[in-house]
Amino acid sequence: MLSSLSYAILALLAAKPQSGYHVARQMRLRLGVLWQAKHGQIYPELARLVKQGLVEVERVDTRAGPPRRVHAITAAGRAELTKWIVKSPQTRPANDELVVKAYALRRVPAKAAETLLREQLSAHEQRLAALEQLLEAMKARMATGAAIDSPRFGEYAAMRRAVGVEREQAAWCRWLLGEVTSGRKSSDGRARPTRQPAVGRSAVTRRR
Amino acid sequence: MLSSLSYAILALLAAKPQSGYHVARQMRLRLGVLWQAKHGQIYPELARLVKQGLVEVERVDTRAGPPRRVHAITAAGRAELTKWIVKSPQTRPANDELVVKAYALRRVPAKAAETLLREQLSAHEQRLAALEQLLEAMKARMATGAAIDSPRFGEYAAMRRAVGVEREQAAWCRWLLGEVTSGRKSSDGRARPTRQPAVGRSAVTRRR
DNA sequence: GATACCATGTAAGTCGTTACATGATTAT
DNA sequence: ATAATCATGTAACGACTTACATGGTATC
Repeated sequence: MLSSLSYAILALLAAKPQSGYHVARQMRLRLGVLWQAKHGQIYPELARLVKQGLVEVERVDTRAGPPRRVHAITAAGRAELTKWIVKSPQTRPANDELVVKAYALRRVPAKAAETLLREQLSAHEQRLAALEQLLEAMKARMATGAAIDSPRFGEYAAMRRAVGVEREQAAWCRWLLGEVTSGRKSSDGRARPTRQPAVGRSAVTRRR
Repeated sequence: MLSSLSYAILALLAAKPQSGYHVARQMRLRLGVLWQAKHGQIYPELARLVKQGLVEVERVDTRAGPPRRVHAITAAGRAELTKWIVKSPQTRPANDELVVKAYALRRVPAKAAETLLREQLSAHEQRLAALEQLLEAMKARMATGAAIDSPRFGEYAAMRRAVGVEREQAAWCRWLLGEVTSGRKSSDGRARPTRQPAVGRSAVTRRR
């Protein structure tokens, strides 16, 4: 049986034949919205896929440097991919260090906790702003009314998910920070406006 | 250096001395809100913590069955934990199979995609309902105005995060399902009411 | 001249799951 | 009796990261 990574690679190759390097780059760039993996894992995985006939390689010689190895999905690969897509996914534990830290947060001085949370909130808001910008750019690029039939729909859906995840993370951080700073009152997060803490440059960030 | 799992275990032992079995159970129960790990990883990790003096064991003999091994955090363990909490967390890739499936979803028949998404949405709504119920129970149990000083605050914060994550996941599934079913129109998710699909028993679920 | 990116691979080690192994207790 | 839960461990394997290794090209 194939690993989840294999299918992530197949999905990328189904969109466009490309080199291992480009697969790796897509998993870093765009903030790793689809799947994250390092080249140290990708190259061996690609080799396995080739050996199984789900992917084929073409050596493309460049006058400059070593020949690139462009990988393309085969008919068998496509079949395997579509078969996999409709099966219900195996969910994996999303173990988040920050949740553990929050769990034991009352054991550290309030000042230290505040610093940690401000820093986290700022980081998430910046990332969120970047993702939202990418999402807006995609919306603009996509023909209105294209939706699921557009070849860009996949990217768009993944980006939407990433934005949602980041938004939720930021919201939770903001709530936690409110609890820590205004402290000692109401654990509902809605009781007081909770003075929006001054964080990293991003005006785009707040919404919904 | 210690693993993230070590700190998750220390955080649990800081709240209350307990056996490896109980640590494992807390990571399954309550829907694994804090951290998820199997006993096959927990027992060796506990042994390592004991060897490093961060945790100590007490054999508690029961007239029934083998003696339980109750683990308690030491002063050194507490120090290590608080030192770790205030350091900024290392985020790990949250690779989600369903996002990959969504990325290539237009390659499968609409009917099959719909089935997959309905099933996923239902699962997430059920889990969300369960989490929301636990959260409400916690709110009730927590003294009003207790907030961060309450010994239950950690659990509460973790549960809030779990609810947020699940809510976002369900919302994304609902949007995707709308795109797939009502198809061929507007990729904004706000254009048409999108006829809330009939899913698993849960009246608590919808909000925001 | 140094840094960064293009481009591909392998090796060592850690993290995590699944399965093996054992044995008592409680509920159906 | 059969299954589930309590309770603790180990072994084998797979997933993933980090570092090693190499070498060309472009930019400051």
